[in-house]
Amino acid sequence: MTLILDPDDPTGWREAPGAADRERADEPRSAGHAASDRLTAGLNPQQREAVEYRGPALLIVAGAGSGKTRVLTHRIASLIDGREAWPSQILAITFTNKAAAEMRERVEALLGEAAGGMWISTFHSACVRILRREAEAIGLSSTFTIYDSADQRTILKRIIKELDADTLGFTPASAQAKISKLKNELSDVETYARNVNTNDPNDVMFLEIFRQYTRRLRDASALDFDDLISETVYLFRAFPKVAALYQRRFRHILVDEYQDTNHAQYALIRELTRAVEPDVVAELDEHGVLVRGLTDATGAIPGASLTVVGDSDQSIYAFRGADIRNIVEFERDFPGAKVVLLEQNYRSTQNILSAANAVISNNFDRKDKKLWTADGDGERITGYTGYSAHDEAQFVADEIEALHGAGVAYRDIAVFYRTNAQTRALEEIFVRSALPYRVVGGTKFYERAEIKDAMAYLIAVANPLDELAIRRILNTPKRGIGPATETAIASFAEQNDLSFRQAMRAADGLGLGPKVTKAIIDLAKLLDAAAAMLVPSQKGIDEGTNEGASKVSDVLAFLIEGSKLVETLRTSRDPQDETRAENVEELLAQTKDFDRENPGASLVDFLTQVSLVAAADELDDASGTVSLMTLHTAKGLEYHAVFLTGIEEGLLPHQMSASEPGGPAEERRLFYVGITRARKRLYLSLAMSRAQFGEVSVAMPSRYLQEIPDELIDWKQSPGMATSRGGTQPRALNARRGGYGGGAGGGAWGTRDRDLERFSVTKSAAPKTEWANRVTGTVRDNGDLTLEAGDRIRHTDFGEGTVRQVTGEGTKRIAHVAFDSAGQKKLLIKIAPIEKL
DNA sequence: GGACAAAGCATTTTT
DNA sequence: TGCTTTGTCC
Repeated sequence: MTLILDPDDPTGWREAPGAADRERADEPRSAGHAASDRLTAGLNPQQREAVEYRGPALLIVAGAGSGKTRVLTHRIASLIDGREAWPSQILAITFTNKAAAEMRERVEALLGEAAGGMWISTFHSACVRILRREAEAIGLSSTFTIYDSADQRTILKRIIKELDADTLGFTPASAQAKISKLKNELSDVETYARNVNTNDPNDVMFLEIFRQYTRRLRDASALDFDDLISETVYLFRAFPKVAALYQRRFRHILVDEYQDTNHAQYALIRELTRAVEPDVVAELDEHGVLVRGLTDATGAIPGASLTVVGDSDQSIYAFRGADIRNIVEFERDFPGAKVVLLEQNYRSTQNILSAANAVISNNFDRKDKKLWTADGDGERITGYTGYSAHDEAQFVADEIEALHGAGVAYRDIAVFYRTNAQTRALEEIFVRSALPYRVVGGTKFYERAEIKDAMAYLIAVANPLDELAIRRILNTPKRGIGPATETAIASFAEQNDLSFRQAMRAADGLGLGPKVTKAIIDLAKLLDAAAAMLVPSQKGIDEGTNEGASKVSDVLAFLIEGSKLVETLRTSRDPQDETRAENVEELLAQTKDFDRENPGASLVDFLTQVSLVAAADELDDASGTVSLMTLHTAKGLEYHAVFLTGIEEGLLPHQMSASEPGGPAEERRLFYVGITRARKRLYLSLAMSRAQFGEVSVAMPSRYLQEIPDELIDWKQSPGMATSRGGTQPRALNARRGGYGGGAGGGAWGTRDRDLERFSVTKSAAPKTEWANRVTGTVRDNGDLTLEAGDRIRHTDFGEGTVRQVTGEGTKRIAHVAFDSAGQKKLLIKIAPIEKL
């Protein structure tokens, strides 16, 4: 075993003195005390206790908005400031990379100095860092590839096809879910094989799928997301000396969002907080690892102190294996643990908190906990029931414009929804209303086919064993290497015990046509040439740095040029290929940014970063746009104004959750998380009908809505009586579009007869063209329709109006229109459903 | 081996 | 409804 110095923290391994630092202890203690007062000033008694408590284990039960990030950052700062720990002895686990970056900034701001050497990262990033360093020990290349869900799917699809497993009902998705579940429980193939029921053909088949899947990842030197955690646990268990390096180094471990940890993550924390036995300490000492000052009377290094922060009411990842018991049973797992409860909320108004409390109190089997604030009731929650998803979206857009008009910045506004599919209606209306918005997560840039192609080139260069990547680019762009040729190379590789890549280099011996053979060898040469660019100079190798290696952007540029990837897209007849070419160029620009921001970083670093970005990492605080995201992505964030959309049965709670044990309770927590993101304004909206699979179906208000006391919600248009009569009667509508009827008058669930007439039972069953604000699926194009102030226009939804002003350029020209009955609107001239009169 | 058309299927949430 | 997969023809 080799002991490696931490490159970004040379003092970390050898000189970290821990609590018994002699030199520093000479400094006057009073300075430390003054500093610690500074770090606890302005905290409430519970927060202060959470910052100051010292002991082996601390559980901070932190309700939403109770200042837990503040407590965590102050706690870290106080450990460092009080000379109790070096920055390098801190390991803090956050849920997203963005949260990690923020936490680092805040700690450094508190300390007034850079605190390099702290590990603040996500579980996955921390594990990758450990695994790349220790890859050899578990027979893995340090340039291993990280496979995402799509990669897993591709592989499983191939396996299932080869095994004809679909006849037994296996799908890539089902196998993927099962494998993920097993890995999260730290059950590998061999463990599974021991417990398999050999009489059940389903079990036997699944075992074979699992086996092959594992073997292919191994052969490709690749790990999936779940492996990153479980392999680190296996590494620590199999190599106590390797584990000891990290157990010795990290003296203070802090885990945020502990309620969403799964069993594997829990096991990892257990391994990291284990004490180092005296005999292992002695061995470390022999290898020159500094242990002086860290050992106790028995010669062991005691386990690191553990701080976890969580709120079981915000556990929303059970589907991903998160085990709520990790937090519920913390006191049992870590005897003598101290528990601090943070209930005072500093984020939201009392009305919002009362709604949240009312909803979550319907979950039984939870410790009673009530959020409260000293900041007053604030405004009531606004409710709205749209006729359709588009109508609902229009309400959201109108309210956002009103908020913006009242001085709320777009970036302080967020719209949440349960499923990604709900963005469609919202986007259509937002585009039309010329509202600046951004969808966070969803279909990501890196999931686009052309980007995956370009990335596959880079991966194939970084990890020559990665067959998946090579196969992806084998015929992209088209170079005449079809499935038959691909199979020929694969079987040639198998027969001669070569890797796919080696087989490509030896394509001469395949007996293929001269054209195809040349294409294969040229591609192999291109990849080899790019790989040669990655080798550092002798100086770099000697110093263990990346010096002399080409920059990521240069390697990508070389590959794009050599493969004619962009060139092919540019000369293609398909008009969409132009956009694809631009996307690849955008990727190139991103690698340039990466090179600039991370001098000396390698290609593998870039690939790692791309693999591990979370949806919330894309958020740009300075962006000046409204943020759209799923409720899951919203965790940990907060906004001045929050719109919760689609609060309907079947959507929230989602249909799929009904059959899962604990499903409805988890959905309620999801709603709770959404509510508690709002600081000042909360909007709840739903639609009475929603299109899915192209069919329009009737939607019912969510059961959770009725859990919020009436007096907290001000319905601008309420859901009516539909829920009271067994759902046989379509919902009545009690207000007109545009002019809000103040539906709350007779109680939130009341109806008004006058308006019932307009949308009677028979009317609502009429073709959907009758519905207000219907939006056609196709994007309109008004070409170069020119409008100027004073023009009269007609809009399919808003009727007639007068153009007041035209702003913007080209395709982004916006008409500000005063409609005769619908009020003032902003419209994107190019695509709005309007005609000039 | 590639281009195009028809058919079938899909949507829960994510590192 | 809209995308992906499969089938057919050149």
